Amino acid sequence: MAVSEARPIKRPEALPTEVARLLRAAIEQGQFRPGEQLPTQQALGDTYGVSRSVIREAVSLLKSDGLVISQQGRGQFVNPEGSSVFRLDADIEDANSLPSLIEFLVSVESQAAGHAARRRTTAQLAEITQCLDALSAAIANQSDGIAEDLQFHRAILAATQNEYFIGFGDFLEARVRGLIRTARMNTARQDGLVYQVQQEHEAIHAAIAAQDAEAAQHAAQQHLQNAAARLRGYRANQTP
Amino acid sequence: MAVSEARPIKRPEALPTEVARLLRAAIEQGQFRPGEQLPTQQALGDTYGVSRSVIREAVSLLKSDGLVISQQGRGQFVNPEGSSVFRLDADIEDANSLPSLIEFLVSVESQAAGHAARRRTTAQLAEITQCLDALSAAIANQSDGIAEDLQFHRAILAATQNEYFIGFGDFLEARVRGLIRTARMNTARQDGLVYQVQQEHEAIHAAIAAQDAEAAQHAAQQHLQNAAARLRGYRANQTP
DNA sequence: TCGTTTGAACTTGTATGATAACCTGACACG
DNA sequence: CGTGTCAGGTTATCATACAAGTTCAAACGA
Repeated sequence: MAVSEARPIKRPEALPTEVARLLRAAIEQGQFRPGEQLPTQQALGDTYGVSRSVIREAVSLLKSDGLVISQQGRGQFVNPEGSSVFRLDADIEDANSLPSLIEFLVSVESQAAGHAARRRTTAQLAEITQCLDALSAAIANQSDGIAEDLQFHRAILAATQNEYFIGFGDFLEARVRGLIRTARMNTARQDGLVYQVQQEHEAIHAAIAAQDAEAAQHAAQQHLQNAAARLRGYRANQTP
Repeated sequence: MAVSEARPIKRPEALPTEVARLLRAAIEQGQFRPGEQLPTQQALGDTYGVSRSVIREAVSLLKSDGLVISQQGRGQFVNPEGSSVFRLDADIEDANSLPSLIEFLVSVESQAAGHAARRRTTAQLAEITQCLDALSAAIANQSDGIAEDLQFHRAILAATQNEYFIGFGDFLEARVRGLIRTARMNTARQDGLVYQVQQEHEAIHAAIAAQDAEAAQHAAQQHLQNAAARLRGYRANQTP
């Protein structure tokens, strides 16, 4: 067996990241209250024993998370509104959190399918239909159809006409679907699995075409749960 | 009427933010391909006409978004995996995106209620029950019950035993629910509205207690949609 | 007394140069 | 051919200086 675990070694965190972690912890533990002024960059540099540049980068990270606000000439403050951005770093590798992530993905996307069925324009339906056809063609051509599959799901998300579904689903798709696809390719290309998958796609499409939100939601949920099950089956075989 | 809109004036973006914006745009437009090496910090500083400090902070932001990877001694590269973090800055003030945000919130939380019903332990049910009782007590005491309301929904999220639902729901709760609550307080404290809300809460609780996922999902959806409707009604009156 | 102005002191933002840590590739050496 | 060494380039960090903005109180004038 080859050494497939030849991943780059994990480096120690850079200083600004580390300082940002400490500062964030201090804020979340209430060491600095919302709206309160933080120590000056100079002072922080002294307490942590690093230069002001490092402090600046660390604070800059917290600012981008909306946790801290700074004003030239005044100082730096804990955002009284609380963090205004949600940050999700999906660690696909972590086998423990993967089931939860997939469950979340299924929930969001099945709801999206429901909204899409309710709200899709005829143009959007045509778009989805076209994607489905492209997917069929890809299957007939023995190609992997990965790009087409992604496009199909994207088209459904677009039909929700909700920027949050589009953005969030897009992200989860990109992160999780890669896993599912490789699983599908490696398990069984020949034994009709692709046709089953395509049938699931067609069920979703039909429901959206009929503007049947309940059915669309259900079909999407079924499809994604099946995909997750296929992934689990593949993984179980890989790491005995 | 008081000047309640005493928000700090909008300043022009700081340099690092601006540079980060440009760099991100350049990457997303394919000007730098995934895996490709970016120009050196020195070179970037020259092209944008800013100092290396500014470039460093800008790149640091992109790094925290997982869009760029930098290695000491080697250079900076566009992350070939694509961005690994999802970033959502919910702009509550933007009236255009608010309906979409609420729809998203409803979708996620109603699904969460379903999972909670399916999976809650007896201890978690007890927790939820306790929150509901506390809410009743708050209503009887003429207190606003905001804290209790938040706790109630938090307890439901916790019962999903899914970190993503907990984290994401928590975030959306914190951002959106504030709006809904103020609306509720300002519209009608006397005309039995609080009792209707409490009945909706009780419906959710009952379904979770009965481990009826469908009913829980439905009750939560109903409750949140009603809340959104109440918010709309309030807003319509405010800004004629 | 009251309001205004002025300026010093402080804070964040930016620029600059230097040094340390690290990587790469070429070259000499065995 | 394999190996060690070294020069050059790159990022990481530090130190310092100055620019830009804020605060606050004292000085000033009516």
